[in-house]
Amino acid sequence: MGRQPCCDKVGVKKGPWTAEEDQKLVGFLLTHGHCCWRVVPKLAGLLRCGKSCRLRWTNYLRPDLKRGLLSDDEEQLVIDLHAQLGNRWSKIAAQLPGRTDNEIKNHWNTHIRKKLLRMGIDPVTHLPLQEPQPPPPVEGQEQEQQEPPQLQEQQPQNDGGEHMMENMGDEDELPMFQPHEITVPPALPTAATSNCGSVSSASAGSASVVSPSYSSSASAPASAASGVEATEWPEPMYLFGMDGIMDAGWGGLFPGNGVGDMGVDPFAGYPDDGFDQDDGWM
DNA sequence: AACAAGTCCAACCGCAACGAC
DNA sequence: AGTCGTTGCGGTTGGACTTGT
Repeated sequence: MGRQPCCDKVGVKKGPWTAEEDQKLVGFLLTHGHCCWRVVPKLAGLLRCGKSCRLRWTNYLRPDLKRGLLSDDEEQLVIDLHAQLGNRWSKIAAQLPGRTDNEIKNHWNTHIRKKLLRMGIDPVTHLPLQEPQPPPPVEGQEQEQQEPPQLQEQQPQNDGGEHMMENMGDEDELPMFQPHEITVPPALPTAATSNCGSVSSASAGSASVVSPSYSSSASAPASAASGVEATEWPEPMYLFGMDGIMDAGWGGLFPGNGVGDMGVDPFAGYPDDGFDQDDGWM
């Protein structure tokens, strides 16, 4: 059965998003939410495929995103989580409020990976690179590294490695974040942030999926939480002027606030009490 | 100042998973 | 039970930007 392409290839714009497109998308999502991503671009007047819209929103436009480099604590947490979860970026992102899987993945590939290599640690196995690299694996015999080994017994050889793994033993002590624990920056529109500022979308869907028995290093919570406290609107919001959105009736988007009667809470799906990943924000 | 090399990250692609029918 | 449609996820890429020569 041929899969239907996510979008018609003709007449669909690709490449970097413009401020105008961002504005359209945010404006639409804020006023209507989305019934399904496939129709979002049509209704929003965008020549994009739904998938592209979802990605843009998830990775860049969501109001609850933190921007900027990962803090040391966050980085450490990513390393710890990667040791446990492997390349399950969405699961890892679920532990870092305000961070997206894409962002973490990028940071891993550009920073952490190299850092670990420099420290003599295999970024895949998180084990020390003791010997010279083995000859290239024979085809089809690539090491089955689907599940990274548990690291309880790891003994990194150098200081860096030691630092890298220093928190591994404390995992059980990490409290999981609950949406209600995350504070909202006072400067932001309360309604908006109370819905969408609570958990990242990546986290949104996956947070509840992550094994409850799993919790990550002890070093992370404070910083992660504080990071969320510092959550700011992504730049594009400013670029096209949040005032405009506000003026256009931001406050009215959230009936619960009693400020308006749009009838739809664009962030109703944001998981403050269980977001269904598959249904999205229907 | 100009060019090359390296780095970074937003965005795309394709597959898998899941729910609805 | 099987098919179809939608979304989520992870890998990869392209181009803008930065740094070095």
